[in-house]
Amino acid sequence: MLDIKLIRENPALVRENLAKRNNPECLQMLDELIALDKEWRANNTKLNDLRHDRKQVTMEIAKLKKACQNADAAFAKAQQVDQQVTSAEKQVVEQETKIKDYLLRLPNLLDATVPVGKDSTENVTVKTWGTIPKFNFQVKNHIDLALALDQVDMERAGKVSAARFFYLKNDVAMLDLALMHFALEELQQRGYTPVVPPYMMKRDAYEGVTALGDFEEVLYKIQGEDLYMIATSEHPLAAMYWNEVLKQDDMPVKLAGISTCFRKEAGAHGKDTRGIFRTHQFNKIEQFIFCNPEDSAKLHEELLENAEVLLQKLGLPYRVVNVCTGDIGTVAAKKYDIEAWMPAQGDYREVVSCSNCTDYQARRLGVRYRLKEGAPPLGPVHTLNSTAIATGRTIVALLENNQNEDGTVNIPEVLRKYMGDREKITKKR
RNA sequence: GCCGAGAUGGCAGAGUGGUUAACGCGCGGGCCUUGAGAGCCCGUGGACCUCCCGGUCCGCAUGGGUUCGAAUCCCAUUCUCGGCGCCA
Repeated sequence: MLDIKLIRENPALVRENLAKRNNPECLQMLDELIALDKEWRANNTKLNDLRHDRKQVTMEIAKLKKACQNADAAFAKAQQVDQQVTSAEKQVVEQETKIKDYLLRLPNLLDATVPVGKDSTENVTVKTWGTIPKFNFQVKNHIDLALALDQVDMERAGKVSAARFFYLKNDVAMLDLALMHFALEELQQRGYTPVVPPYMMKRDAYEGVTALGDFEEVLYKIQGEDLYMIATSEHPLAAMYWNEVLKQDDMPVKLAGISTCFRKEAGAHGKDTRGIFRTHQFNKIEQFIFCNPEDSAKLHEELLENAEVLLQKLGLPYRVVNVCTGDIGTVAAKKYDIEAWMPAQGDYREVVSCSNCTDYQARRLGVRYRLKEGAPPLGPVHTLNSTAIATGRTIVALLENNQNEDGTVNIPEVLRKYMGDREKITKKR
């Protein structure tokens, strides 16, 4: 969330930034928030005065009782003041709830380098890597390849679970874990701490890390419990230091999250329905960083570079796009997507999302930093997150880019050591 | 799952119904010193009001309740630590 003090002191700056999103609702929320905050401050001051009155009366009663004098008049007055306090409290609490709601809904301020645009078609390509493979035969899509090689069973997954679930089998099941292992080893070498986080989180913690709409659109809720299945390990990693104060010397905290991800895909009817490109469940290694505010821009580039290196070692052609103001979402101040080349679709598709959330997540979560032990907190830290490798989509790209005319698929060099040193995915005899 | 104990500031730890969260450690500032340290003094949770001086309120795991008044009494929940049971 944004700093309410910034909104009070410099509403023009906030308004100007929010205007770039081309979303009139935002500006209206801002106006309502500013008016409500002003009202709340006045009411809060009044409430404090009333509470002060009550305290005076209470103390008088104590004095009278000590002196063994009659306190009936004071009791009556106390009761009356108490009523006023109660009704004032109710109003203040209502306003506070509304203010919090506005603050949770208002999106982050955008970085100056985010391109202005209306939707994903206006994202700006900042880099292209690799050469698009040429095939002198009819290319197959990933799902036809996988089915023919007996690597995946979608029908039974539909029977047992639902659409958008899958069974991975044989080499592709191994490939899934190989990718995880590969990404993890690379990140560990670069100083990231591997973490297996909880796969479920309570609502309060979840409100700190994500947009409110996600509760309906993406998150699975556990029936009868205050628990949500994680949509990415970014979420439990971000919430790890919830309401804690980090030492400046301990930052940046660099984590490599290891988890399965669960997503409802509620708004995606009809999109990518075949295959394993868009599913309710997939595995992912995630990069996450807590850092000093002045370091986040530099570390954002580091996260991008890490993700790029992984794709380069896998030999997958890709491009990097700077996600524009109309497509960037609530939490990030700046976001790169990496899109890998998908031969069957003849297009680049998203496989990595790399965000600088600045202080927006950290303020919601109360993750602050101090110079050293015992010193007062200086303010919220900055948080960043990026996919390292999401296995589902990476498998799609690998199958399609590395396919042979006979329907077999070459295994990238860097993954072979995790797959019995084999070079090809073939049908098991 | 059952029984018991517990949760207080950055940390440690008092406080068991009557305005002020003790003492310490850490941290910040000042005095002293060539410098550092020691020593001494002041400060050190959050919100709001204020022209500054300053003022008011909130805060003892969370949410309710009792009371004129709750860190303190009652109820529920969460988590931690013991003990028992169950379990991959």
